[in-house]
Amino acid sequence: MAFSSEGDVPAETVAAAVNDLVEVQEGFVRMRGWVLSRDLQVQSSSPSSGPPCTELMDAMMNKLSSAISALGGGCDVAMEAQAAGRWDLAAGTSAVRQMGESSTGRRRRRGGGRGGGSRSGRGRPSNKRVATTLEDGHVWRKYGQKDILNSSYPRSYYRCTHMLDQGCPAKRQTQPCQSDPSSFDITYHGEHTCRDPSTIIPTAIADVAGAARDVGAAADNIISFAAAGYATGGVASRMGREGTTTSTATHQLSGGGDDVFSSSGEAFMQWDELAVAVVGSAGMTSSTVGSAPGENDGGNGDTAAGGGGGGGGGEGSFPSSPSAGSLGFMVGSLGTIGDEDDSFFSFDP
DNA sequence: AGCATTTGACCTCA
DNA sequence: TGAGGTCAAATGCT
Repeated sequence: MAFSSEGDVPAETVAAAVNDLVEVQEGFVRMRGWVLSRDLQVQSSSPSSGPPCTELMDAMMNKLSSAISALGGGCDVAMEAQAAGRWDLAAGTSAVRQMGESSTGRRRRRGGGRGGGSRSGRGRPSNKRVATTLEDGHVWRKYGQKDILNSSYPRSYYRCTHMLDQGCPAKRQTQPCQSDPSSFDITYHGEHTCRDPSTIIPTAIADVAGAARDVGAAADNIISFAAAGYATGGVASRMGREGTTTSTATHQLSGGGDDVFSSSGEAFMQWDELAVAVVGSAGMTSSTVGSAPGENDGGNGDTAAGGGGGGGGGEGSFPSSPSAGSLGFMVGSLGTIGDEDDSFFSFDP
């Protein structure tokens, strides 16, 4: 990440970097809590394996803090992220306070044709951010795309897949950053209300959630775990549908733990690998994940899932795969905090 | 056949 | 009046 003091790096790029760093930092806080709660300290703090992993993590967090401070924040979005230390994580809680209520209450007159529009969120505060990936743990369905004036890239419009079955009002707009098309300006409107209480929360996930909750108590930079509850709901929903068992997720989570928390100093890599492994085995077919541009968005990368003009099955961000859902939550626990936020760790290629 | 995406039309608000 | 947001028919993939 090369950034100079001359300011020759696009503000948005810096913003994205800061954003990522903040997320990584938050992820570390959570990891630390998880480690503590699971007694992983014991494993990694043996005399021969170096300092306790929590110490390593503390040191790493300090480095991150320094880096974030050095960057001083890029654009407004990044600044907001840094200041808030969280994104709209808690569904239905204060974390989403900024979101504008999508004004979908209208029933525009039928008749003559399609469309028309109430401008949900227009003029109202919305939750905006810059992310390198469109994946945010939620399943979105694209319902429109529009070329925006003075913008090189089209804006894509998404609504929560559960809008119809659960009346979830969440919506989001994505648009490649002008200066850095690989990053996206994502604006959320409305909060997720979708969930499926009928499913069971994987124990491992619950554990992680609990751990993170503990961390949250110690670090006010952490998101409320109401989000976890929400995310779990989503996961549950998918799991219920696909009949996936929680064993896979649980197993992988614990299996990867050793590597992840080793003091080898390759934690990041390991985390990445773990995530990838989980994703892979989870059968994730996401489209948003990875933010691979593609489709006609002109590099928008939005959803690509189903593929092309149709896509049977494919979904916006996450497939309706149970495991994927689990993954979504796991990543959420380890790196993502449900709701509209993005993962702490982006798994972009 | 079912479903998600595409895309042009239509509507609302500033 | 036009930019932005949404609808829904058309399209195409699984």
